[in-house]
Amino acid sequence: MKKKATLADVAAAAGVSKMTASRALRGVRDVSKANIARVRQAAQELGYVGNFLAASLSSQRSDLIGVVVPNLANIVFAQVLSGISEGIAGSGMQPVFGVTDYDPDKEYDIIRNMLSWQPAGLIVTGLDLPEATRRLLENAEIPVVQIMDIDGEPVDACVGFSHIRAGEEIAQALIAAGLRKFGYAGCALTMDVRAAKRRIGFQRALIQNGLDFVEEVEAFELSSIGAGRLLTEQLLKKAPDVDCIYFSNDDVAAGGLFYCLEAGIAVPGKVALAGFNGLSIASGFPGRIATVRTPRREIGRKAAEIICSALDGKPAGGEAIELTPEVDLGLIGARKG
Amino acid sequence: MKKKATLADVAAAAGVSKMTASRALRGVRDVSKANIARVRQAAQELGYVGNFLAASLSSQRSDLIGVVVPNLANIVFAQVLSGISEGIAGSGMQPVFGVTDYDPDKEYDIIRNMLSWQPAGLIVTGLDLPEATRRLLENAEIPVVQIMDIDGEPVDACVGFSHIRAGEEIAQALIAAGLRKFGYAGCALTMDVRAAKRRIGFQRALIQNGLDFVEEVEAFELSSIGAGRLLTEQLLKKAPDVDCIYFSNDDVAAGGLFYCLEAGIAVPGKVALAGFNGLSIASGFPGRIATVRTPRREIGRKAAEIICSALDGKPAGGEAIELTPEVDLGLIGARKG
DNA sequence: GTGAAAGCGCTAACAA
DNA sequence: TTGTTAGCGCTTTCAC
Repeated sequence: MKKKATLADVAAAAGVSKMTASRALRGVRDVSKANIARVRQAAQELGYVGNFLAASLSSQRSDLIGVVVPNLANIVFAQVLSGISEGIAGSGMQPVFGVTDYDPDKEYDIIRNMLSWQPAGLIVTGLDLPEATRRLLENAEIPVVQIMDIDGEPVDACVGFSHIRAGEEIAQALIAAGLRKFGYAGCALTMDVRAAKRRIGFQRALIQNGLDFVEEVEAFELSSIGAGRLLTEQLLKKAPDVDCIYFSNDDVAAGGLFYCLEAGIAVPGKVALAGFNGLSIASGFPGRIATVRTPRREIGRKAAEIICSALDGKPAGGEAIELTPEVDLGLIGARKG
Repeated sequence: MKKKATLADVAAAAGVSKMTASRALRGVRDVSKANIARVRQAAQELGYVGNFLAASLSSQRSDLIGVVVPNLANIVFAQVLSGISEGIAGSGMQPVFGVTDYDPDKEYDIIRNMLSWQPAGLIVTGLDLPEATRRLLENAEIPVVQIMDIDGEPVDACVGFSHIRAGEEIAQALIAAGLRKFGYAGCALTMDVRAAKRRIGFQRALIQNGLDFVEEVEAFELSSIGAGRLLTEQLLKKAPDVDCIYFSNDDVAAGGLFYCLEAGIAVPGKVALAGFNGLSIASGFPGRIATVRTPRREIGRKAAEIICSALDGKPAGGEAIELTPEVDLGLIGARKG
């Protein structure tokens, strides 16, 4: 096995033209059964693999779908990716991932890079893109789906939910449950625009009810359980009388729960904890953390479907799909009862 | 902005030939400052993005590195990916991920698909590949690094550690700490070959010490905290007198810990728990779970580096890099003390 | 049902 | 330093 076999080699071995070989391999109709068999056989024997570079260049389209996410350490995005896998299943598309680490410059580079592979479509996390990045997408002339958020103007289509409203809704539910002294603990709010939106929505609901955060603490690192532990310790030191802590997400909230459990602070008896995302980590302690459950898989699936159907000629344009997350107070409902 | 601008358009706009434009854009030396500026300017104005398909086809090489992992829900692989990102930083390579869901057929398809993009190299999880997949890699004529495992024969290079030994070592440490009645709780052992290897190593050490598992339980779903909870409950019902449970990994062990905490079972006082991977989720309860800490980031980084240096002419062939994981008994050491 | 010619957009190699 | 000539391996188009 010296030089890699090309289509020409396969064709020669099968005794047909390149075109017939190409058609046979791609399963295009109008090829005789006999030739299909012959070509398949030859390809098999030569260990022919094909060259998508050449195929895509020639046909002016690729089967790649570019997916840009901020972070993979957060399982949420891993789940979105799962959803995308589901959504493109059977379509013959192949996802290509890029991770931005919440860095706008990196994001720009990654998107640019992806575009140069001529993907069939792009799925990008978030609505708040820098001007240059946005222009890049606008000029790309391929379906672009922005996911996770709908509080803003999408370039093309978007699938997600309102983070502002998610914050408001859980705040209202917590207030209705009788909680009054709220603390906030968050990670990397300048980077994580959506977490910041939730905080704003939450605070807005507080203010509407004549309340506000009693105390806020923030870490500048990315979300983690460890950070949640520390933030909670800090917050409770500064404001021991809070009866509820709102965290930027469930990872951080889980850290808070772990801290409280070990410090012997009853949750939600003494202090209620609320996060965002309905993660499995929180499900390790069913009901202990109030959360907003988000349809991550479904977002991925829908986004993939939009792209696939846009490729089937349907004009994806402007579609904005709002999915509704679900507030789950867990044990807090029973707390005052 | 109608048709996407090509190199020819940029060249025309800058008043130079395609080649000069190409060189200027790629930063190849031997282009006059004036022309570089002119070309850059023209590219900018036209919103030129380039076409890697054409570039790679023409130059017969791409900057893609294919990465095949079984699963993204498990943070371990997300961390490996981080390491890979680190390892290729500055090399201009771009990773492309594929997720197999532990399905060998899917794995074959993904690898085949990746090869047809003519990647510069491939990073594949695991050593135990089906014959056909193995042949595919052998014939690919690009550097292939298999990661996470070294108990077996790599196609080309490999970076990882011995799972059998990891199982043995933690078993020995636990025995030395005075534990005697071992239970086993695992998920998806037929799919997760490496977890199965750890179990074998663990059991081997038990037998060498005249012991064996008192009881074993298995779930056929993928690892999760929820599964760990259930398995632990089952196991402790069947064999209430075990003094140590070995789990297939830290996710499952964390579920076990959560179960015990809520059931009021002292950990590690009444029952010791041991897992694998040193995950941050376990770090929510420092020391509660004995674990084997593995250098996941480093595996990713090393793998990426091997590929990069192989591309610089160094023959990667046959390299097998063994990294050593580290047994951490956590609080168990103090338990009997 | 099959094949020949003409590129896709770019770069390697050589010439000027 | 710059430009010209040939492809890279495949698919599209159109003729047979």
